[in-house]
Amino acid sequence: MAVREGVRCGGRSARIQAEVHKAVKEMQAEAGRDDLTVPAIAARAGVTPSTIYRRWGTLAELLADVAVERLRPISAPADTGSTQGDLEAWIEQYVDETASDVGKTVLRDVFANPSGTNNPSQCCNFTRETLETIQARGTARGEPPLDVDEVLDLVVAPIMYRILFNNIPPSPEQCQELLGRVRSLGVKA
Amino acid sequence: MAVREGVRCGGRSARIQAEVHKAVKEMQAEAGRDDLTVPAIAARAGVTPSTIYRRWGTLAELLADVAVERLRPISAPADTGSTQGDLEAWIEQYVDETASDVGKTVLRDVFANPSGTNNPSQCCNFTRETLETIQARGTARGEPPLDVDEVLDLVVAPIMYRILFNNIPPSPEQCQELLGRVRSLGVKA
DNA sequence: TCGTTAATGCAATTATTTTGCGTTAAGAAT
DNA sequence: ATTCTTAACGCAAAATAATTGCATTAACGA
Repeated sequence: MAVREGVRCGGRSARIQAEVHKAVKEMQAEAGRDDLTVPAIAARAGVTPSTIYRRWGTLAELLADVAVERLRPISAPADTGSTQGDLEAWIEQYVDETASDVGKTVLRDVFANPSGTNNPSQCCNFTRETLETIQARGTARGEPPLDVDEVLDLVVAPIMYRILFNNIPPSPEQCQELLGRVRSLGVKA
Repeated sequence: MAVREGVRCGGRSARIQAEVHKAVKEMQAEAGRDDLTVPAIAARAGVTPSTIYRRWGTLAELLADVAVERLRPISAPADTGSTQGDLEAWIEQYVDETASDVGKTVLRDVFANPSGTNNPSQCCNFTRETLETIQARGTARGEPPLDVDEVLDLVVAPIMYRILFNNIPPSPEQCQELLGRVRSLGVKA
């Protein structure tokens, strides 16, 4: 990961990284593609395989790099006017994205990389940052402070567990029930 | 997975499967081994690589097969005389095993296999079965029925989330706190 | 005990990964 | 702007891994 922080990160290097990432995403979008190999990716990206091997080392590391990029939130969570509403809106999109085909592929790629033990923690940090944004908004409004760890334990973790292990995403009603357990939201719900 | 259920599952076939599994476990135990390749495994197991390719198809599938085998509980959870005690004892060992190096390797192998979408659900089933055993014991004792799904949501999911994403296993105190949230255990704790 | 054939071994073929070396171009210095 | 240094790339050869055809072995039913 963090390939962009090398010595030479602009111009051709950046262009190639973008091409390779694009190739990976396109090929993953083509359902039922079972030959996601480095040579195939290189061919689609218009690059020599050795370039990929030299920059990323392994297919697993390349996929993990792309995956973490895709997990990064593109925008701040919607501001609905209340912490409760912000959480509901965010969770709905979070479940949709994570339980989708690309979402599950991305998660798999993050975990599959043997070397990048820190990759999963990155995407956990994305979630935490989002929740902290919602929390900060709430406190600015004068709401009681949201306990981020509580939300992670009571809402995010069960959602992730069901998607990862049961392969069945929770329904909106179930999400609502999970949210109802968060005490720092107040008893009304 | 479920390689043992083929037409010819005894004798030489079983011996080879055992040898290959043993080789994988041994090589994974050797810390810092980064060349866990099919030819290397085959050599250690005294088998031709093509045998492994023919039986398992892919390194990822072989690793997932070994991993699921290792996730299967070897024995029923300890009987401490109370549901609360059973859960505490089981969780302690569950965290230890899952957060260990082999535990994390095993989890990674389960998720890394692109074809076996059902492998994760298998190890979730192991957990569920264990909890149902504890529940059945409790009801036989006349205790109020333990809500297995509640334990999965409130205890197992957060533990797994921390191990997978934070790479930090919960402390015994934190586990105790998680257990305290399970209402079907009764308010005393 | 025999016959059938699934599972394995071996070896040739094909694909992927690694590596040496010349070339290109990014970024620093002038 | 121009030059210099060298990181990053392309190409091709070499090494390694994955696939496949065919012969052999042995599991299991008859």
